Amino acid sequence: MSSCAACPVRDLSFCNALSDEELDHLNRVSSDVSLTTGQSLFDEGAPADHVFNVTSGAMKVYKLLSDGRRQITGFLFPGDFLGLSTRDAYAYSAEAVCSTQLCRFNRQKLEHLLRDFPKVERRLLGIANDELALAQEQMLILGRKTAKEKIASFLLMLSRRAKKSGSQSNPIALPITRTDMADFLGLTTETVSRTITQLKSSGLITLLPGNEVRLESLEALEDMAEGE
Amino acid sequence: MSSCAACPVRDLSFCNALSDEELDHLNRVSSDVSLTTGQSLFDEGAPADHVFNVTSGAMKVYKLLSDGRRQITGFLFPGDFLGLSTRDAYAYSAEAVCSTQLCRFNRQKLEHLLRDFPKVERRLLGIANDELALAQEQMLILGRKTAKEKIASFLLMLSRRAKKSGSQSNPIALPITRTDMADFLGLTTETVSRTITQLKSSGLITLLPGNEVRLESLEALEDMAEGE
DNA sequence: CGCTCAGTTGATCATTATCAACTTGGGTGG
DNA sequence: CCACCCAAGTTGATAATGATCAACTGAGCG
Repeated sequence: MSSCAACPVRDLSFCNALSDEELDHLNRVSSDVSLTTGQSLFDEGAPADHVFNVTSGAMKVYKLLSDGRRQITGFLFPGDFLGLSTRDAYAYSAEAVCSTQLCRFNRQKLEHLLRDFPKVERRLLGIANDELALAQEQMLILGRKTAKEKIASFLLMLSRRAKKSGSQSNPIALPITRTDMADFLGLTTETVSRTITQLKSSGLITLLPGNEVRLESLEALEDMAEGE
Repeated sequence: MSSCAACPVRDLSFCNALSDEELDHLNRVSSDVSLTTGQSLFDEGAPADHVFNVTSGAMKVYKLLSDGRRQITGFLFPGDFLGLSTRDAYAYSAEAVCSTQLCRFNRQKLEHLLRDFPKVERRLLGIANDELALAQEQMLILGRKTAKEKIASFLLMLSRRAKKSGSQSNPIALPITRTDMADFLGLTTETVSRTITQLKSSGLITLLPGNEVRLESLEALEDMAEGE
């Protein structure tokens, strides 16, 4: 039986708006979910019965066109909330990037609980606003940046994110395939691969064993990401 | 002196969560703003002292790269809220697309008021979620659709939006320049112009005097927008 | 009346996609 | 334990979509 009070991401997540006692109420409507790499959590259009919180691992959320073209709209890491922007049906599909644990809430029950805890609602509004800001940044990347700028922006984003959640932010973990990076950045796997090779040869990054990347010059990468 | 109770967009906006009496409190912290075409409301990075609600006209919000490349992240129409996704500083610039009226709220005061009106907070959360869903749709458009699909999606979006706010949804008003469309869709003005010409010659749309566009077949446009 | 800006159209270019072959590495079964 | 297998990644050659550069049109406005 899981305990919210002992949750490893409690400090990162929306639940940190609650006291220990209040957390008990939340605990009663939550359960755990475990996913293996590539396993689907839900599909776009399915009835949105639950919302989730990532506790370990990583998720990707994406939208598909009928011919198979895919746009990954976000990656979610420990502490991230999954299920905002959802009314009756999920607006996107969600899938595990690697072995991932989530905690699951019944949507109805959680919404009912929210009425007693306006603090949590305020926190969710803040989270939604942060996600909106991220989405706008991503639109700038997708609509106006070159392949090089996109990759640089992406690596920096991962680094900042890692720092925010207390992981090491310089040699960063890159559990994401070229295909997923491509579908996130509006490129093809080949272009991603070539661009990373370029960054490597120009000395801006180094690929380390175990899917890690060392950013050799944050400053140079930031300039590149902003097109300077 | 403006009156929230007589506001033309009251039904469309976040304020509709309030009773007449509660609306008085809101009234006291609001004032009116009038902008002419092209006039700037605020710039990215400026201290975010106010939030706004569009009452008539249309706004665009955008982000810039240092070399002048621009990504418009959204157009705002009567009833739309402006200032979500903002913490201390505005995350984007905002400018009037045509002659536009807004009502303005002091951020601090509004946030203070929110504590007394959790209904409004819930409403804002809903609005933020809707915006997130729109943003995700836009990412799909920017990252994975062709020029033709982008233009078709955009015209349909305008039509749906007009319907939602009670305007006529078929010959749609298009107060937006080719340049702005291009910066919204990640294209150039030339490509927008050529693509619209193509849609026109294939009989899917007709340009009418007064910047109106008639969508000749919603179904065909929808198929095109989804890449079918 | 002419000026300016938005829009259109044409010619050419370049970035990135596409198609294809090959390499690498991790996991599994013989 | 080794060898094989498959998926992910890399690299190369060519193609295509949309960008760029340029000239021209037309409408609104001083």
